[in-house]
Amino acid sequence: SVLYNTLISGYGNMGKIDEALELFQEMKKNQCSPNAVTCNIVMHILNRAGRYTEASALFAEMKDDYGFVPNTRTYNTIINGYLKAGKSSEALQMFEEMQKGGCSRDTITYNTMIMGLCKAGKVNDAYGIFATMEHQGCSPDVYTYNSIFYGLLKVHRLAEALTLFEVMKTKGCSPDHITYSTLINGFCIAGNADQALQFLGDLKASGHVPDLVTYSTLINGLCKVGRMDVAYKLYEDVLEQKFVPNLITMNTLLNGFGKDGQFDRARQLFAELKDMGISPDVVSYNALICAAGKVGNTDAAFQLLEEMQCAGCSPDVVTYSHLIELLSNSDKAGQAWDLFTQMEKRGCHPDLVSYNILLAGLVKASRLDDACYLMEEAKRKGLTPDLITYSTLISGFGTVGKVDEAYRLFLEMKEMGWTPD
RNA sequence: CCUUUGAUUGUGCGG
Repeated sequence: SVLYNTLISGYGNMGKIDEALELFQEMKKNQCSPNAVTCNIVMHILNRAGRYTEASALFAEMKDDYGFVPNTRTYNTIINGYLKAGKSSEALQMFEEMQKGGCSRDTITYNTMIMGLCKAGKVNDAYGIFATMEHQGCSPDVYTYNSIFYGLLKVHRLAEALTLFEVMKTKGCSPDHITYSTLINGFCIAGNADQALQFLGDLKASGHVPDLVTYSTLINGLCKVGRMDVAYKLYEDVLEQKFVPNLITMNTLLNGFGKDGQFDRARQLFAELKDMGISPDVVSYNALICAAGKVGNTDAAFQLLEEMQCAGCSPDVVTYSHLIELLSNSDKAGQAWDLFTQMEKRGCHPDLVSYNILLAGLVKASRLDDACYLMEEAKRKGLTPDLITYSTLISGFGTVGKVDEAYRLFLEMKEMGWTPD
């Protein structure tokens, strides 16, 4: 069993899900039966593949059919799956259930809950759990603090993060390079790049070594606030040191130049990354298409669409969104709609964001009735219009003086449970 | 033999 478990786990770590699951099936047929650890491993693999439903089915199976008693790790794994699937209430239910069933929680259980809630934007709930863990005999560790930082900074609660950072150090928990990356990213997304740069200094001063993720994070933050010169200097630092930039580093910088209106510079980086032996992915192409759009170069954008397909890289919903927006911005709403229809035919299903983009294009072209029709179509497809959908339409009707229509939509929006911002 | 944390691409209005 141990041998099988090791193999299954190994395949899982290599991303070879099917092989791992096949071994699991083989194991069931052989005289060597799966044990509780096997189930934990397989559940974990299913979670990593985003197959949460199958993971929870296995959880039920292991209890009901195999008669295994779930242990702390089992619960930690299943709780993580529920959280990743966006099912916080089910996760919380398991969190309660394990306690009642006599299975003790550990720091990882708390960390898993805290991180999951933070990712879902529920920092306050996460904080509540954080506040109780100590009394339950589980001391917060660096994972706990890093997760709370992530959650607080995601919603721009900078001051609280800084306070907690001091508390963490006072309590003798040393920040690690992930703590610093989290802080750097958080301050960057809140627009405070100087504080972020300060953290890079602190990190080095405290004897840690920034890694490629730290640098990429900071480069991204500097790009986002338009400080391309500093971002590029940092990239040069990366090169000067022993680091080899990866695809994410290059995409980050490429996107930064593109957003800054430097299409040629973006192209140059695209060439550089290929020279480095890195294969551009859909993110690289999308960023470059966006850059072409930014400077109004529609031809280049569509050439890139061709180019990526020739290179074996399939356009995705983001690719089409960029192109649709680009067409809308050049007063070609009709062509934008055609492309929208085509993307569907090419097997790329529009999501709410792509609907919102085309809708904005129609509104811009004063085609308000068509825009309303499009919203209805989105509903028919099972998509729920959001605050942006409604705001787009409302402002469109407002602009042309159709206040009554705007008001009708405003009421509908509230009926749908949206709170006007 | 198994579980938890950090970086890259798309959407509205106003400022």
